Amino acid sequence: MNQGVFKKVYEIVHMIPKGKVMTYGQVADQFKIDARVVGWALHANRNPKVPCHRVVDRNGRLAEAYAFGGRDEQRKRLKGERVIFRDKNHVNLLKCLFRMRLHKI
DNA sequence: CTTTTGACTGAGT
DNA sequence: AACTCAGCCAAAA
Repeated sequence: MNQGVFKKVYEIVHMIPKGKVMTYGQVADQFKIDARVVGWALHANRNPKVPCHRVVDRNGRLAEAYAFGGRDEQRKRLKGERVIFRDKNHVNLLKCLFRMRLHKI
């Protein structure tokens, strides 16, 4: 029944729509786990079909240690999805934050 | 087998 | 306002 937490994180991240982002805390809250675990999961993730570039910190800041070419690659992908940027490294959470309805679908 | 180490966040000092 | 601390999973060495 209970799979690894990392796997669940990947599933949540995978359902973030194009042009939207979620924070680590939000994803973590879906499972009542720590935000750090989300970060660990994404760091460990090497699966290209998981849109990990759509996960940012609570300030909208991009990950410094983004695993696929750094935050520059992350920013590039987000811009390609029409995500609004506040600064070079911060997305506009008010416009692009994805609010998930419930724990599971 | 044990230890280390990472993409975070909110509360307390 | 800046800093510390606690929370807690999985893979690699």
